[in-house]
Amino acid sequence: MEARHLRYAIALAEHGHFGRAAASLGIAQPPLSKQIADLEREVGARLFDRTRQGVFPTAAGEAFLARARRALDEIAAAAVDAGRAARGETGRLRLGFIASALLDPLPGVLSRFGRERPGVRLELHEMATSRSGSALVAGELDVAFTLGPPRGAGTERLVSVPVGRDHVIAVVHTAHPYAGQQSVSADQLRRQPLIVSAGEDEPAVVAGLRTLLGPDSPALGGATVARDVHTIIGLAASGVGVGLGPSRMRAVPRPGVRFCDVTPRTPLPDLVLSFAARDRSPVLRAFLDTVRRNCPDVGAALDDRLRHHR
Amino acid sequence: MEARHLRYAIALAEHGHFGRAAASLGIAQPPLSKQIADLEREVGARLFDRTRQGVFPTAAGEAFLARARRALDEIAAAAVDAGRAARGETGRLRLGFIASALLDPLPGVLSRFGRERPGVRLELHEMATSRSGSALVAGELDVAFTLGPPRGAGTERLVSVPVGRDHVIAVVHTAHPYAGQQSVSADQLRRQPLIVSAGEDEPAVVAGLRTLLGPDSPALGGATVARDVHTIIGLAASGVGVGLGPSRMRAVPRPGVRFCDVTPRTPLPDLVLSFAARDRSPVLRAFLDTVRRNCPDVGAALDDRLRHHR
DNA sequence: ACCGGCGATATCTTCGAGGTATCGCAGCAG
DNA sequence: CTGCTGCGATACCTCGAAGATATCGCCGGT
Repeated sequence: MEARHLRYAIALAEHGHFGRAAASLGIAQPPLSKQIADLEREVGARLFDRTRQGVFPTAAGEAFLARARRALDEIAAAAVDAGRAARGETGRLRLGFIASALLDPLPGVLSRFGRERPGVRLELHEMATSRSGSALVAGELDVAFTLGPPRGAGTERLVSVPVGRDHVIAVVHTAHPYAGQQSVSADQLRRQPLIVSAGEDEPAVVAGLRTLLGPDSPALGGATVARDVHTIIGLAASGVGVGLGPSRMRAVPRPGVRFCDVTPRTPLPDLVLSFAARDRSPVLRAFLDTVRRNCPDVGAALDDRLRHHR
Repeated sequence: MEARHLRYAIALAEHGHFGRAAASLGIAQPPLSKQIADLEREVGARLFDRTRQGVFPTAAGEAFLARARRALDEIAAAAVDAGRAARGETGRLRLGFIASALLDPLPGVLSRFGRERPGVRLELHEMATSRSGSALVAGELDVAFTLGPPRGAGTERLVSVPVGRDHVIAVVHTAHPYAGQQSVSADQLRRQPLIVSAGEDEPAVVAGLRTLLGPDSPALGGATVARDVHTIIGLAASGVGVGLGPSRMRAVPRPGVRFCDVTPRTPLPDLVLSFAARDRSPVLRAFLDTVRRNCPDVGAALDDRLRHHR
């Protein structure tokens, strides 16, 4: 049985007349008669009563037509849904990210993307860079914000684009002596109790601080360790010491604290956007586009990587 | 787009391999490639990713396949439903009947039919014979139990079969002097307060009583009038008088009353089963069959009428 | 009894589904 | 680096069935 048979049966039921139904279908009357006859033979039941007053569905015909209409609706919807999915209007985007990405690029990117693609279901997974990398390779994620490009098996199939430069900054209580300063020096930091991150950013931030304060600095060894940047800022606000973290901390202004540059400027690994190079999914493309428009300096780099990977 | 395209896409998604999917469909690989390509062109979206590891649906493909599966399910269900309806296993039967039919043939017929055809929805409409007749002609009913064959415009297109003979009987309170009698005479009736029907059976019953008691009998003129037979029996049970009604009253035995024949035996119009002569609906056929098996003496008459009307 | 409208049937045409042969391409072993 | 291999795409042909044209048979109305 083909969709044609359903369309013909429905047209015949609507017109109640073989000739007019055939005309509405753009075919001649005899082929319609034959198709209906074939259909009735295949179903094994008479579907229409041919009377002088017109052609009317039998009880079996009514039952058949109800299902046929739904079938054709499903077929039409299949094409529409596929088109929407292909245009990236519907679908799913599984996004991995390190906690600190929640500070700066994510709020803007996600609200914008949610507004532009209301039909896309977002799945957000906070995870470490290495897990994002393997999840991308395994096809369990579509994109990820990571700290530096992910390393490990299969990551050569990923495209990674720096989204923003990052460096160490300090956060202090408003009443702290450094609060008025534009920047804080390494010497000043060595004389203070410090608060550093033990979260995802830890290895990178700690490595940066090590170069800043000198290896085996006692100030670093005795530092308070916090799980994430919000805790660092909270502890600094309560006067426990000087918080040190990524410059993206500035994105969460909070009464009671001041942010200061640290001299010498100590770079941290870039925040990076990663995705599978082969992934041509329109939802991903739309997301990349949103990121591009939200993070001005990303555009060129992204285009370059995309061109490079065919 | 044809059902074929849906079947092919689903097979391809299941096998993840053009060659094997084609084999499972009983066709060669190139036609499958072409059909899928045609489908993708018509939908306007790539539905499958061809990789070295296999063929996988894209996001658009997943959306399409979900609908396609439902569409094919509907098509299969259409054939099944039509078959069921054609065999009379499902459907609807609109049955008109006069109130007194509820006494005798209906309880047995309906319970048997409901057991044999659980999928058929019964619509029961109590109505006068004349309304049943016009409703049958207008196609608003499928069958009806009427008092005598329906008369009026279009009723020549109906088939009417007598289902049972009927005559006047009397119903009296257990303590009534007539209660012990086998039968009651017209003379005896003229000396008693009577209870007669004003419902559907009225003209026929009243006409019967008129011939029984004589025209303009004061006993008839002064009779208590009840809307239906249950009321007649109830009033007789409470000693108001002697109830007169169709012999089918016997089918509702009730403590406190006795039924007596009336002499001379006074016939009433037959209870008749009517339906449209052209109606070939399997549900109707099944119903007629049930009636035939429930009312032994109907069989021959029914077969005769059916033969007569082609 | 004749006529007209409608669905079914008969016969032919044509388009496209499906078959066969072959190509192009990417991964892989040597 | 280079054949080798497996797979999907392409090219071309075949044939069956959808559709067109012509005609028939049937019933209902004048």
